[in-house]
Amino acid sequence: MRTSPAIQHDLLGAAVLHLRSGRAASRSTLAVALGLAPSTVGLYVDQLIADGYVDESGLEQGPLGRPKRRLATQRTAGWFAGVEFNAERVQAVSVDFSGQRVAALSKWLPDDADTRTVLHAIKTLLAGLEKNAQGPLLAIGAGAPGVVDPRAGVGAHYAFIADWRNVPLAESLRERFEVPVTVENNLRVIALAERWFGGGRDLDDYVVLGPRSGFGVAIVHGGQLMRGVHFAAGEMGRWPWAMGEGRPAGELHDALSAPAVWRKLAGATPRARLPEDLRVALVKFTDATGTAWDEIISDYAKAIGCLQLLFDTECFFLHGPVTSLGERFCAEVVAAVRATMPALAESPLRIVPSALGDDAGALGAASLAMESWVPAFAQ
Amino acid sequence: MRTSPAIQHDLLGAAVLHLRSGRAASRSTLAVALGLAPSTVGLYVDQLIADGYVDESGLEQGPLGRPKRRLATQRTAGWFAGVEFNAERVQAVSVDFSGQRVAALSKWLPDDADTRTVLHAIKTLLAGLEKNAQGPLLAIGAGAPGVVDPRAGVGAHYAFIADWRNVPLAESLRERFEVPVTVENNLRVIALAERWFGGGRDLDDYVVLGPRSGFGVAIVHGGQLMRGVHFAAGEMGRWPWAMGEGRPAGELHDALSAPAVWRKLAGATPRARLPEDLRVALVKFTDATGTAWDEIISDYAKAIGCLQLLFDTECFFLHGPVTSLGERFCAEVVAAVRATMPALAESPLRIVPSALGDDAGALGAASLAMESWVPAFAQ
DNA sequence: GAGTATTAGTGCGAATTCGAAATAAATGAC
DNA sequence: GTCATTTATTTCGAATTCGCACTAATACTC
Repeated sequence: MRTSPAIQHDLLGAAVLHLRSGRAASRSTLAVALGLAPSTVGLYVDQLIADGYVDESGLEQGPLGRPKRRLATQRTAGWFAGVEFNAERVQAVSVDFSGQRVAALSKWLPDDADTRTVLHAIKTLLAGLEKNAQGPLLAIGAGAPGVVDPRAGVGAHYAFIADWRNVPLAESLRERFEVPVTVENNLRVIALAERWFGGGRDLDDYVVLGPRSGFGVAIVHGGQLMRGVHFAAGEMGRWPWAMGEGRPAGELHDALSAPAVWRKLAGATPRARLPEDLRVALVKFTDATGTAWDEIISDYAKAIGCLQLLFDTECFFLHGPVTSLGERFCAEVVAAVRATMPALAESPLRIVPSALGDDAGALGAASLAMESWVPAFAQ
Repeated sequence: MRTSPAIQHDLLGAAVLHLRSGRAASRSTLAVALGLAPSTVGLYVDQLIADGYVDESGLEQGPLGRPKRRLATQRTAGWFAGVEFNAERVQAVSVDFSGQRVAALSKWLPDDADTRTVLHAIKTLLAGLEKNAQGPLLAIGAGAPGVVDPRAGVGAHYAFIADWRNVPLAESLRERFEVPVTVENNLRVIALAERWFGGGRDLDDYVVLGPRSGFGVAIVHGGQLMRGVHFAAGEMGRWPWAMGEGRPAGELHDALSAPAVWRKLAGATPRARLPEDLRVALVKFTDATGTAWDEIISDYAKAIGCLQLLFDTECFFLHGPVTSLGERFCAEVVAAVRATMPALAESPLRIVPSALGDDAGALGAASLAMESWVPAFAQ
């Protein structure tokens, strides 16, 4: 019989994260992952089972020796909400305690959306998810565009939503839903999604490329998001960039953002909803691979090559609308990097189109909620 | 009377680091810095005093309350060696237990130096330092050029020393001197020097700019060196770079390396020892600020602006020969960044010429030794 | 099928670390 | 000078975590 129940709540939270992510699935692997003695982990696991957060679901036989008793997070112990937005729309997902996506909602914003409208839309979607959820809501994560101060839980500023300045997003949602709320930048939240739901599971160093209306990157180094002192890291879109023949100078997002790519591929189309542009572009692309295509490849190659030289990272994940150009696009960019940058000729460069869909941001926000959660004080 | 002496050696090491760096100078501040209970820290400090690593050196009165009992590392408890080299010369310094630089030695290498010669020179210098040192040698740090694998303690490769490939540097020195040896890349070691001896004392995020024969950067993020998956992060010199009017393309180091800068400033001089070039350049520079100067400023501005957009770091430290261009150079670069890059117009950008001298690398290597040290098992 | 090897998990005394109260050493008010 | 106030450090019992021996559960060998 166990002596005393331990009540180190942050360690309980860390244990749950390891189990949920699959990095550990038994007492013994958990002990290694957490760096604790097996006997201590036994105590913690007892506590988690007693509180209904974890379940024993069977045995797992290794090549030799006593099989592991498989541990899994209890699906119904509660759920997490993730919400992500930009000037155009709000998306929200719910994720159960075991980390499975359960439901999703989204809502287009009017063209003149201001801070008030946006906050209202966020709350409406979250309330909608709450209606059909089972178990208690445990935490909320939010991915906001522009500069975000995660420490204060504040959206500092964003140009494309009227009066979006120092918005106390976390506080506002915490008041309404009475659970912990964590806030992070849009694109950085996608990097979390990649870790929890995408190809970044086992990676500690990777870079997310986010060509949308601008061009940003999210950098993960040593398993940690790189935010920058003023929460403004990754603003690569503002790099000076030599444009084509005619115009001598500009900024990188003028050449590499999603609209810029569509414009080049499909001819000059006015700013419109992206999905339509996308279809047009794809038609043209499958037929011809002209100079526009080559120019895009070489621009991306140059940008990614620069990043690789600087970060020497394991993998690049391509996100956003441009992802629809697919594996072929990525492969050609890799080839172009190797061909044009001598220092990277032999580089084991990996660029992959994200396997996450349209709601990567919301999923990432939910990941934020999962990562922040620790079991409440159990009486 | 204290109950039992605690023997958690890595924590003792961490405590010494805090005391040596000045981040903590009493039991109470140490407790905060280490995140331990005051009572626990008391135990550790007793142990460190008993072992002769730490001394009580007086009182420090705050505005109110009982004064702190000032703790300091014992100067004579032993010493650390740092050695750094490139194809041209080897430099070594000794640092006492309190982190004060004691002595330095250096040695020019012959033009045809190979791995054997270099290793021999390193050992000779270290032996020379050993002769005049007081107390036992505790650890050695080494800064090696090119790609270095710190985990294995191996110099992977470097083009400018014959047969420098997979050199087991750490093992070789450990055999000869019988103390722990830590190895790291040249420029990253300079970043450590900046933290221990320079302007990086209180910074967790900064970038070291190292224009020497090439152009590399060392990135510190969250107090941690950024190495990259293949230990090749920071190779910015290989960025594609648009050159002047005539030549359309090249690499960044063709424009920004120290030789390139001198060539532009002083006219085409053949590759020679830098200090001479430097003097020539300085004479020209104080007289005229022509197009060559402007070109250098704008190139540096562009490169640093790109880094700032990506990292959003606190400070850039300029190292190497170019440092001699001084405050004025840095100030002009800052101005140029603000003027030419709209996104950084308001940026609190800081670029400072390193205050460390010529042996920054060796000092950084000694820092590596200091950081790696933990008290040996005390009977 | 008993014995051996191997890995997983538990029990329990020992070691470490904590927390809260006690003590120490200063300042300032009266 | 005495006393309240503030901050630093220590004391000491309590809580946590560890280490190690032990038990458990499997495969393989003979």
